[in-house]
Formats: sequence, structure tokens, C-alpha cells
Amino acid sequence: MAQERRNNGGVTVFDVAEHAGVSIATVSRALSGTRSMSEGLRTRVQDSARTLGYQVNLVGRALRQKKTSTLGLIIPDLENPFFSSLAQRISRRFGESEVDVLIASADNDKAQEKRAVQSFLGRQVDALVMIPTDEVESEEALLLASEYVPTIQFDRQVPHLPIPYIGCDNAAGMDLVGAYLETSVDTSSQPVILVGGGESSSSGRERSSEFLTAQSPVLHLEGSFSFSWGQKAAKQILKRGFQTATIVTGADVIALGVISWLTSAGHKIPDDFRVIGFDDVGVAQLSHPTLTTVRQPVEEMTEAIKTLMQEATGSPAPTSQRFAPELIVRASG
Amino acid sequence: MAQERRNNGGVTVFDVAEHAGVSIATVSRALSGTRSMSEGLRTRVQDSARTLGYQVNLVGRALRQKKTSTLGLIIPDLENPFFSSLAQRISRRFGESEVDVLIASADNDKAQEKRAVQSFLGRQVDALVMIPTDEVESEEALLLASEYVPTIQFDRQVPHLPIPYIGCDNAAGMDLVGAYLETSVDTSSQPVILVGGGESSSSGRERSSEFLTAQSPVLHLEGSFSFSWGQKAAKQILKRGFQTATIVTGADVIALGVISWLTSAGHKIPDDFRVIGFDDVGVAQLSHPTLTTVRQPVEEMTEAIKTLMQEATGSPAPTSQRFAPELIVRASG
DNA sequence: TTGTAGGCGTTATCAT
DNA sequence: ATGATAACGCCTACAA
Repeated sequence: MAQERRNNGGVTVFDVAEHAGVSIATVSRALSGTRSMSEGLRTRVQDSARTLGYQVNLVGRALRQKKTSTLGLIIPDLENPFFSSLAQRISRRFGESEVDVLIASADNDKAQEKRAVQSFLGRQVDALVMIPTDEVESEEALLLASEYVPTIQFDRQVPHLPIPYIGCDNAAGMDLVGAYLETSVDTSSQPVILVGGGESSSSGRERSSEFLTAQSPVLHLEGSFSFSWGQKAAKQILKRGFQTATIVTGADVIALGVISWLTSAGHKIPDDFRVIGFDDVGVAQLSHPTLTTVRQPVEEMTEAIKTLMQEATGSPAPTSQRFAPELIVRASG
Repeated sequence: MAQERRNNGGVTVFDVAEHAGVSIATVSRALSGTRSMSEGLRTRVQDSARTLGYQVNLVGRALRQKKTSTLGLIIPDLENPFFSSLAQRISRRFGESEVDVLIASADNDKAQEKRAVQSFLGRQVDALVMIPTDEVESEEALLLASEYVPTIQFDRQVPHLPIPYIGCDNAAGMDLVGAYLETSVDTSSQPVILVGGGESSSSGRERSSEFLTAQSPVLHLEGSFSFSWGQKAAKQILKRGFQTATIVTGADVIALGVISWLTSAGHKIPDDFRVIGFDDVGVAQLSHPTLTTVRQPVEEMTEAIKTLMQEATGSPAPTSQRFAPELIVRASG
């Protein structure tokens, strides 16, 4: 007969077992469907569970199984639409499998980021996907994470770390922009200006430095990945007397900030100023004018996480992957 | 002496106990600092833990303590900047305490939302904060959640449910808009149009219906809380021949979509069309023109979650709270 | 096919 | 002040 055990709060397998007149082992098997058993018994157990309002305690299961079917995702800044969109899409993709995605925001802060790592590690997540906040300062958190659990750097990376990285080929993306400028833009009448997202993340650094190897912008400004930086940069550009230019930016949010400032100052886009973004966030095709940009192949990149995750069990040394971006020519440039 | 027990994977209290030459009870006490003990011993244990790379297993702790120091947060749509910003701010606020905030996206889908609830319940979160996806369809998920754990509806609510709600006074917000129109806008030359966010959420419904009780817009359109709906609505407005109007919207994202469409069609704001938003998202003060809008007191609302959470233990019937919004007059209207 | 029993890692109770 | 031990809820050999 069912072993006796009384508990205070919630309904447990013991309660269900008692109610259905079976052992707890049978309850477990009936509910997880992990083993064959007589159909009548199974439905009886399931009925008991439903009647009692039984909800499996994943904490108990995790402790026993030493796995949680959970993926931890750490985002540097949820206010950045590219990142929050990424979070949504990763979440959606893994929801198709039986994996729960838990999201934590690092809030652009090294300490918060480390704390999020420790929280996820303590919760025994099966894997960790992290967009590092800073190219240097995130190293400690990444190393800590990778010591305990399969870890992937996504979109940005801390270089020279033995931790797999999945991102887009930023250099190739900027080459596409360069080639486009050479073939389709009169850069003598509309001189090139580069507005980067800053050197503190790999994506920002890679994009800017690659562009600089092939092109020679008449002006080069570096800031951060934000709308307000784009506005500030545009202000500086006007202050320096530019009446026309081709403005290449390190991200769509920056480009949108640039456009916002220039149009409100009465300038025409793309007639006076051309503006080119990077990422292809959702609003890029809705803004006015629509944004010419480099699209990151987010679907493929997300799929790669899944693949890498499955290989992670017992694979020798998972390697990094870079995916080829694509130039989307719209109205702004 | 320390009891013997070997484990496969990680470092446990037993390993630390052995290394420090104490019992596991002492290890637990030394690390959690929950009880007084000789200072020398405590540091010795802490040193051992550090040396061995011990990381507390929160799953084990949760099982024993029957609490997780975790707050579950379910967001309908991370692509909506108001929601992702909310997630960031709630996360930040609770990070100050020792509470971890875990975020899940419902992706505007009833099934995903319910799944998120079950996941959080199974993980034994101490409390759940939920922005319901739909005013009707979210009822089941909410009731399920509240049956097991203190639950709060935030920003939106399913009416007539015995589940506390924290939000802003949407009706009062729209009254502010109405009063502003009456005192400061010539609505005879710029007739009023209402562009709502749809009737499927309480916030959308409350805002539109309140506005309609006091004002009589010449046109009333309902859609969803998105940038693209704002554009579509603007398109319809122009199609109907309006050359000028005061457009009151149900949310900033909608207002921004409206502005984007109108300006690209060559109209001036606020000279031709005035546009008023609701929420006061971050970009509202950065857009061009800057957005006149109703600010939700997000800080206070977030604080209220914390307070309600603390009362939740043993309180009789936690009540709903609505916070007074504020009209922010900027350039667009 | 079904039941018994042990253990996952931690903390709290009870001795000492 | 410290140590031994039971218990949290679950799953899974192993036994029947």
C-alpha cells in the first residue's frame, strides 16, 4: 500500500497515490508517461491528480534528476529593442521543445550580470545563453558560468575565451555596406560619416574597425547603442557644418536617433543625408523613411543555439559560428 | 566527524565539510550566516568553500525551505517597449532586495501564458506578477496561479476576479486629456479623433470608454497596442479626407506610429495634426516632435508590488490599487 | 505491471 | 557552539 507521509502545504505524489489507491511510483509513472502501464490505471491516477489539484513540484524533480529542462538567458538591456526582440524569439523557439527559457536583465551592469549568472547556476539551469554586457568586464561572469554549465556567448563576445560564440559576421556586414556605397552612392557629394556604437562590445568594435579598414569616413564618432546617442551624434554632425552626408551607423537604434534629429531639423532623407543602420529591428521597415540596414539572420542564429545545446552533451569542443548577414536596401540610404 | 557521502558532479556541503574538518551543519551555518559561531571557524569554512569552488544549490535549498526568494514575471509581449521597460524596472527594483526576478514572455498567446504560469508554479516561485494577455482569456491562467501562490495583476486586469490589481487610473488619465483639450486646444478647427488600443485588454477598454463618456470624437478607431496599428490608423484618417485633427491615442506606441505616418505624408505636427499618447515610454521625450502624453507612475506602481508582496504573508484580502497618472505636455499636442 | 526504498543537496531540529 | 540526523518532493533502480 501507499507509504504514509503527511505534508503541510501542497498536494504531493503521496496524496495522489493515497487517493488513487496506488503507490507513489505508479503515480510518478502515470503522470510523466515515461513507462507503459494499464490504461485504466493511468487515467484513474490522472483523475485523482486533477481532482486534488496536483501540480508537479519541479524543485523536487530537479533535485532528483539533476536537470531542469531550463535555459537561462541573460540580456544586457531590455530597453534595447534588438535585445528584447531577441529574448522573445529565443523564448519562442525553445518553447516548441519542452525547454523553459528564463530571462534575466543585467541592466548594463557588471554586478547585476554576475548575480544573474549565480542565480541561474544555483537554479541548476541546463545551459546558459549570455549576451555579454561588456567586452572586458563580462569575462569573469562568463568564465564562472562556463565552469559549471554549457555556456554560449550570443551576439557579442569576449574575445579569446574558450566559450563558444554565436553571432553574425559583423565584418562581412560592414563590407556589404562599403560595397553598396561604392556602387550606388555618390560619396563625393555625400561624404561618408561613421557613427559607431562604442568600443566596449565586440559587435560595436568589429563593425567600426572593419568599416575603417576599407573606407575613409570624413568623420568618425563613437558612442553607445542607443537612440539618444544617435540624436547626439546627429547634433554634432550639424554643428560641424555638414549640410549633406552618408551616415553609416553601428545599429538601427542609433540610425533611428540620427534620422529623428535630422528630420526635425528640417533635413531630407535620403536627399540631404543618407542613413544606414545595422540589425534590422522590427521598426526599421516601419520607420519613415524605411531604414536601409544590414539584417542579422536571427532565425538561423537562434536555431544554432538549439543545435549547439544538443551537441553540448559529450561533445569535445563546441566551436563558434558566425552567420552571414544581408543588406536590405530601403528608402533611407 | 563529517558523515561520508560521495557525489558525482558538483561540490556539495559534504565536500566543504570534509575539507574544513567540520560537520555539514556547520558549513551551512557558516555560509548562510544564519547563526552566530566562532569567527575563526566561519572564515575557515568560507575559505574551504572558495577553494573548492562551492556554489550553493538553490534547488536543494528551495526543497528544504519551501521558498525560493524568487518572483515570477509574465509579460504579454516583449516587443512592446512599455512592457520591456517595465520588466527591466521591476527587475531592478527587486534586485535591491534579495529577490530574483525571472521573466517569461507569453508572446501574446493564451497557451504560452498558461504554460509560463505552470512553469513558475512548478518552480515554487514565492509570488507571481502577471500582465494579462487578454481581458477574458487570461482568466484561467490567473485563477490557476492565484490558487497556489500570491498573485498580482499588473497594468492590465481581468475584471471581477478576487486577485489584487495594481495599475494606473486610466479613466483619470483620459480625463486629464479631455480637460487639456477643452482648455488649450481649438477642437473646432482641429476636430478630435480617438485611436484606441483595442477592447481586449482592460487598459485599452478603460481608456477608450472613459474618453467617450466625456468627449465626442468625430472619428473613433480601435486596433491594437502597436506601432503598425498607429500607422494604419493614420492612413485611414487621411483616406477619409482629414487635413487636420487632434488625435488622441491609447498608447505611446500607437501615437508614434501615427506621427511616423503623418509626417512622412508631409503633414506638420502639431500644426496640422496634434497627437497625444499614453504611458510615457522612454522614446516619448526623444521623438520628434516630443510626445505629449499621460505618464503612468511606474516607480510608485513598482513599489506597490513590493509592499503588497510583503503583506501577502498572512494578510486577509489584499486589495487593488490604482495610481494617479499625470499629463506631460510636450510638443506633439 | 506494480511496489519498495534510497538518495538528490540543503536546512532545521534535536542532542551534546 | 557544534554535530548527527531527519525531512523537503521527486524519480528510478531493483525487487516482487
